[in-house]
Amino acid sequence: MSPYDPSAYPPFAVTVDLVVLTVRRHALCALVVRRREQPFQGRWALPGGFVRDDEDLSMAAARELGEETGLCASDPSAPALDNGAHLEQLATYGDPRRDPRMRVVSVAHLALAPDLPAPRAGGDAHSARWAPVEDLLGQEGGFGRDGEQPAPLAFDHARILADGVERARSKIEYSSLATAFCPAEFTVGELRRVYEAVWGVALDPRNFHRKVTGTPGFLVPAGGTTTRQGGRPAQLFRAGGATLLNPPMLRPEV
Amino acid sequence: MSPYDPSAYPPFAVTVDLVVLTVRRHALCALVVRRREQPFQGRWALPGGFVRDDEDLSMAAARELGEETGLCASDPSAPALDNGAHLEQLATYGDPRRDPRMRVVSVAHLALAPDLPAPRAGGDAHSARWAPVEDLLGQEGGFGRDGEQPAPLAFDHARILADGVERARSKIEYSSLATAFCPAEFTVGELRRVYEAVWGVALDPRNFHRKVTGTPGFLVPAGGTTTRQGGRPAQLFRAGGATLLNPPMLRPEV
DNA sequence: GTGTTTATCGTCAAGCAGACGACTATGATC
DNA sequence: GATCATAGTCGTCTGCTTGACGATAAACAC
Repeated sequence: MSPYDPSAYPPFAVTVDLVVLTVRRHALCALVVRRREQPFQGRWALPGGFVRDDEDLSMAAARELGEETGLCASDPSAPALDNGAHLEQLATYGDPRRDPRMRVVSVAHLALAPDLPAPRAGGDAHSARWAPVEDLLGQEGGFGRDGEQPAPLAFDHARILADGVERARSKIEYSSLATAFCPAEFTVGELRRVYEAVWGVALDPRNFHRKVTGTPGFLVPAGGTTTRQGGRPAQLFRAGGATLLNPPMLRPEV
Repeated sequence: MSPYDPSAYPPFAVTVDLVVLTVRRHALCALVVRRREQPFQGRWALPGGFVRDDEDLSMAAARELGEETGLCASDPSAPALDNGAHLEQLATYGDPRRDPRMRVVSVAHLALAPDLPAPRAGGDAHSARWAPVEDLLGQEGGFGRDGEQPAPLAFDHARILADGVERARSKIEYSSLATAFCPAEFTVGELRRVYEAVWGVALDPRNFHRKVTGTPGFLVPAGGTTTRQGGRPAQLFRAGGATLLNPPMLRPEV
C-alpha cells in the first residue's frame, strides 16, 4: 500500500493549545478560558484552536496567542517587538482518548508574558482569566485561600500545564528567559521576584544581585532608576543580548 | 460553527519520525533509511511512519523503533529491560509545505541506543544504515573522508536531525542519559568516549573519572573488570538510579 | 528624627572544576 | 623476560563560584 493514499492513513485533527504564563502579585499564573461547549462545558481549559490549512504550527500558536491576549509573539528573528511575548513549542499530546469525540493531536506551546491588564475573552470562551498555577494544579502545598479545590482543567490540560510550568522553571535556570516576564525596563529586585514566583522559593537578594549583574550580557543598564517597589531607588535594566547563562543559575534544592 | 464538526477542520496526516542515535567507532551516528518512493526517491531519510488509529504517539514511536532496529523502548516505568533504548518526544514539525503531496504533521522522537549490530531494513526502505551525524549534516568541520558531500536528507529531516543531536548534546550535560549509549555494563573510559563523541571534544580522563564516580547515584559498581579497551583493567559499572546530575557536567566552551 | 523597606557592596568559607603529576596494571614487541 | 605503549586511577594545587550573612545607602511613613 502506498503510505500516501489518502485512504491509507487515519485522519486527525490538529490543534494548538497554549500555556501562557505570567507573574502577578508574586504568583505564577496561567491563562485559562471557560469552555462554552460539551464536553467539559463550563470547565476551565487552556486556550487553543485548530491549525488552519495554510498555517505552520508556530503561526497557529502566535495567532491564538494574539486572539486571546493581544500579545504579539516575538519570533527569534525579530525579538524586539513591543509587547512581545516569548513563544516556543512545548510538546505534543496525542492519546487516542484525550478527546472523547474524535482523534485530536494537540501541539502545545509555551508563552511567557509580562503582567498584562485583564485578558480579553477569545471566540471559544465565555470568559478568560489569569489563575494561579498552584490553584489550577492543586497539590503543590495548598489550594485556594479558603481551602476550596477548584474543578480540574478540561481534557489533559492539567498535564499540559504541569509540563509547561516545569519547562519554564527549568528554562530560567540556564537562559535569560525570566526577563520575558518583566516589562521592557525592570529592576534586579523585580527580576528576582519573578524567579521567586516561578520557583516558589525565596532567594537571597544580595547573591542574586551579584549573580545577575555579574553575568555578561544578561542585563544592560537602561539609565534610570525607579522607586515603584518602595525603598531605595533601584537601577533600571533591559534584557541584554545573551540568551544562555553560563554558568546557570540553579534552583536551590529541596 | 462548531469546532468539532468534522467538516470544519482541515484533515491532517500525523506521522512519527525517529532520530535514533548511537556511538560507533568514536563517532555519533544516526539511523537513516533509503527512500523507495517519490518524492526524494533514493535519498536517505529518518525512519518513521504513520500513527495508527488506536495508538498513542509514544506507542507509535516505540513500534517504529522496534520495526527498524529490534530495540525495545524502555519506558520510564520499566527502564530495566534488556536491550532497552531511551525514547523521548523531540518536537513536532508541521510546515504546510514540508511534504509536497499533502499536509503531514510529524511528531519527531529521539532515541538513544547502544552500539548495535547492523540495522535491519524496515518495511518502507531499501536499506538502512548508521551514518555519522557529521556526514549527514555536513558543515560541522568536514565531510566524508574523500571530501565528498552526500546528498542532504529528504524533507526537513536535516533540521529534525540537527534538533535531535542538539537535544542529546545538551541533555547529557545534566542527566545520566549518556549511559543509554552504553551496554548494560561499561567502564568509565567507555562512558567518557561517549561524551567525547557526542560533544566532539576531548575530555580529561582524570577529571572525568573524578566527576562521574563522585556523583552519587550516577554509577554503581558492577563487580568485575574488563580489558576490552586495552591497557590496565577497568572497573565495570552499571547505570545508577539517578537521572539528574547535580551539579551538571557542562560542555567545555568554545 | 525614627523606623521600615528595598537596594547594593563586601567578606568569608566551602565546594567544584581545570590543569597536570604520579603510579598501576594490562598486552605487545623485541 | 625486559621494555614499551596504552589505559585506568588517585592526588594535588589553584582559581572561580556559591551560599551565608554583615554593613551601608537611599527612599517613604509617621
